[in-house]
Amino acid sequence: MTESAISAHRTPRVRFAPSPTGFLHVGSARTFIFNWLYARHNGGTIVLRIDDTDVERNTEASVQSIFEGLKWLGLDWDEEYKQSERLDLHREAAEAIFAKGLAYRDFTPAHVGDDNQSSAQGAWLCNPGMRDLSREESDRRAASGEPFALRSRVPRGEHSVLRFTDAVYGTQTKLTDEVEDFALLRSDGMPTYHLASCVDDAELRITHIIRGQDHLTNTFKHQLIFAGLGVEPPQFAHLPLLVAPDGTKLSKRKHGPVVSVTTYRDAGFLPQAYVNFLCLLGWSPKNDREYMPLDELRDLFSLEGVNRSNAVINFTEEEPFDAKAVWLNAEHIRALPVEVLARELQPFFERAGFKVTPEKVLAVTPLIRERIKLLSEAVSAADFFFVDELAPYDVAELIPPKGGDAAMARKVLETALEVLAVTNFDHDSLDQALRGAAGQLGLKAGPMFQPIRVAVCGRKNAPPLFETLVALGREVCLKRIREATENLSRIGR
RNA sequence: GUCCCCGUCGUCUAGCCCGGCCUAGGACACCGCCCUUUCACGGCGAUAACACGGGUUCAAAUCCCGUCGGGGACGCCA
Repeated sequence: MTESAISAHRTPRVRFAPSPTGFLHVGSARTFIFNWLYARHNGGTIVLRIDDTDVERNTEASVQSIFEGLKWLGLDWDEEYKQSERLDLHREAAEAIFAKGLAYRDFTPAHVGDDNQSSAQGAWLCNPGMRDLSREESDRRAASGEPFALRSRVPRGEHSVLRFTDAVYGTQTKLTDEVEDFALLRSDGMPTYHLASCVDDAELRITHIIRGQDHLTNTFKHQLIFAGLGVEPPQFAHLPLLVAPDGTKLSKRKHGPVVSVTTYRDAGFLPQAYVNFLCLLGWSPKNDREYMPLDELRDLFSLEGVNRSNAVINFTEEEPFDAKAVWLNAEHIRALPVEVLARELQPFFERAGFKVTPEKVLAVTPLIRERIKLLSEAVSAADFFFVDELAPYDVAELIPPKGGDAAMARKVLETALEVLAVTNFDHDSLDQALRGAAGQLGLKAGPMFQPIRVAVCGRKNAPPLFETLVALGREVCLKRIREATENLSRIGR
């Protein structure tokens, strides 16, 4: 029976284990999403574990910002742990491994600074002498209080092979001779990532570890730890990395705020669109589906659909968001019921300083929902609905296209003033009345509508005219058209 | 340096495991046309890729070898 056949019989328990050293990273978000999808698809459990054993770098602010990102994504989890609260477990495990002779004390002073052990002449394997220290001497030095790190005693010269089958990358093998004696415990007694992670995975009965491919080679060490613990290792599934357009791993330092989840939130992405986008990076349902709501993603997800090559997330200085993410966001925006979209838009208008009531937003939403790709764009797409005074605009735009002149613009606006004063403010009445007026002036729809549109919106590109007039109301429309005629005469001749 | 992984349109990908249906499919972006009162939506169309070189085979994007290119790991960080 293969490993995957065995694990298929277990209800999956997966975990997402971010370390709180900054905001929630795009790559982490995708790892979380894939874990969530896998768990929910298979009726399993998802564990959130904060891997905070690095006291130097972990901050409470970072924990908060990770939760903030997770909350926005809107995906839930079932259990929650903090690694720092499980230190006893880790130390006991280290003890047990040491007792079995699978680890040894290394009294070499801790490395400081950046002198890299593994540069020019191949990989560093161990600190000479320490591995072979007699038990007596080791005990004596430890008893005298000399600090030491606990290192794994990786088999040497036996030609033993480490092997595991990754659900994505297939069978992986490596000679133990090529694995260094990695640390289990630091000289301050704290567990390292490798130890803490494996001990917790074992203790929490994690069945599937779905994580970034940057851990693929670390997995051999983890095999060793699980063996030392005397437990069957979980199934591993490594995900291809998300990389920047330059091909390198996304980093906060190098690539800036585009690697933070909250940047997308603030720019007006819908979480479901963002999740959809991230899923398409390194995974495919293989049926040409692109736009997918969460339910569909969950139903379709499988590890077999995960591919092995890194995925570029496209962004530039000018266009900070991947065009496909933006397109998907527009798709999700259009898929939203108007009331729901209106509620999403409300805070963006408020933040822009507009006086908005839910009713007004609800009236405006259908007019802009096909015109925005990001929620934040609603502000510039619909500003004229909310401001008291239109911002100054180019008066020349009032002049009808295709050979119109100022006199024609004036005529159109004066006619509009008369018509709008007496016409019912509903779509059909307005349509009929304004088209009729155009006919009498001998004008086509275009030349008739543009001056009016510019007068009430302050720009040429705007939502359909009649709906816009209705949303604006008679009073505002008349006022703005009157102002437009005045502007026209001021520069008219 | 050592080890590991990857390499299909500009980008995300399907096809690769189980060679022929691939004159390589879809999507985004870009360009053009149509719809239309503007913008947008929508519809239609165009451009665009199997990294390279050797094999194996009647037949290779698909199998094998090599080269090149890219990425990752190698820490008492995670």
